[in-house]
Amino acid sequence: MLDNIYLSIYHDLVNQIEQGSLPPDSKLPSENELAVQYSTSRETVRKALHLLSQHGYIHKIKGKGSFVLHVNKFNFPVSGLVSFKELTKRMRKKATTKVISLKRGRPSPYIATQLNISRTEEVWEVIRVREIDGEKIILDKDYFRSFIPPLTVEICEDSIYEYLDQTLTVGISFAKKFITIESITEEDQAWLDHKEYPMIAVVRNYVHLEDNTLFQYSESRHRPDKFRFVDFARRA
Amino acid sequence: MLDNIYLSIYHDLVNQIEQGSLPPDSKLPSENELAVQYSTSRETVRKALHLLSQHGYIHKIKGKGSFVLHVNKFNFPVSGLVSFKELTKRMRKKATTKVISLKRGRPSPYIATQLNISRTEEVWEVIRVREIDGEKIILDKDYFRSFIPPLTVEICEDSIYEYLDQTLTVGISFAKKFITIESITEEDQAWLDHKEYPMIAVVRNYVHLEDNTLFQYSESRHRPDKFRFVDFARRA
DNA sequence: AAGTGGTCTAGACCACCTG
DNA sequence: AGGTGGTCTAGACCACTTG
Repeated sequence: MLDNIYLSIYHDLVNQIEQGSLPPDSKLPSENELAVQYSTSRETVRKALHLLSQHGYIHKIKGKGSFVLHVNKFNFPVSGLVSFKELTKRMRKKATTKVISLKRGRPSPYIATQLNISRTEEVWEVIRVREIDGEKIILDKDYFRSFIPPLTVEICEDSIYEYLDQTLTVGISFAKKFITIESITEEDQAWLDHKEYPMIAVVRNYVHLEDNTLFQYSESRHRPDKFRFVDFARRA
Repeated sequence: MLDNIYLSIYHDLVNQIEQGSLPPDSKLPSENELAVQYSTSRETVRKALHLLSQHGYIHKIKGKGSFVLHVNKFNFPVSGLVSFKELTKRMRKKATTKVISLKRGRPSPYIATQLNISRTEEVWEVIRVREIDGEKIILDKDYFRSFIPPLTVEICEDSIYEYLDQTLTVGISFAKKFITIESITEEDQAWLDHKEYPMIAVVRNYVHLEDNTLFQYSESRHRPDKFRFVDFARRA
């Protein structure tokens, strides 16, 4: 919506690919043609195509053209900051989120360390259980620094990210995720339908704002049989 | 080494960051200054900085400048096509690779499906065990389409990717990784020091060449306590 | 030879941050 | 006001593919 030409071209082409008017293996118009179509310069078109390429939508071949990839066979997001809500929407599953606890207060030493703040600075703590097809699959523990706008149970049941995107003045910039596999804890056992699996997949996520401050730490604890992580990586 | 200006600027800055002459939180010269330093245009400098940003080395703030991130705290690659050899070199561990079997022949139905080829087309099969600090931790099963240059045990003990990078005329373009957690198989038990862990982390990797053909399928099976996957993701 | 994407230039205007 | 990064333009030359 911004007056950003290359982003609007990008979104337009993404739509065409997802709607099917640009099917897999089909060839996009050449960069020069697109520049004329969108009344812009070729470099600007190239910026849009670069984004499509980075996100796994197209593939460019020198001398030949740009071609649509058939990636979304698994209907899954390319690795990135994708919220649970977006994710389940794509997978067309019945998914619900139950808020176990929501409070603001002093962090534990562990959380203070993870967020790299002093123990006297208050944090928001949100603990949620994600249910998919009637089974409690994911235990989400989120910790936010207290300068974010106040959270409510309704927001946490919906999408915290949507809320923050709309209310935060400074945007989200980048995140680091660490995936490990650990022994199940009593807390996991208490909240999840763990089916005797002794281990759990843990995704630790450190989210930074545009000014580089770390503002969120989260642990997403997944029952191993339902865990799935996808990574799309381009070379160089 | 190519006559590629922005790549050489990128590599130069990566070196400065990794050597420490550009420490974390320090500010890079402005884009205009870099353009003068490298005797090139600002857009070319920006291309290099964009790469640094994508790979988690720097962080740009409008109106202020570009700053070095302190990411490599965990000394781990940003998600991508990183080989075992590069990986262990960074972690400074004693790591060895043992080739269990190396052969060329008809694929199993499963492998033919994964590689999306007919069962009559031969494939290379490489099965390897990765040992770290004396423990057999990872079972790697690699399948290559037969048009690649011939493999030897020596190559497989070193780095298949380095070999392919040097010998393949058409380069590697992109890869999709799928991470799941599964029950341990008899094959895993036979080759790994599995320590009674009943589950195993499986990374399935589909690697494509620049002409978009899928040329490799691999399964990397990790003992859960040693498994670690890192993902760096930028927003938008 | 013509078309394609890959790289590069030398400008330009803007929004943002700092003095 | 001056510096910064973000976007955009209208050219240019190159390497690659195809007819």
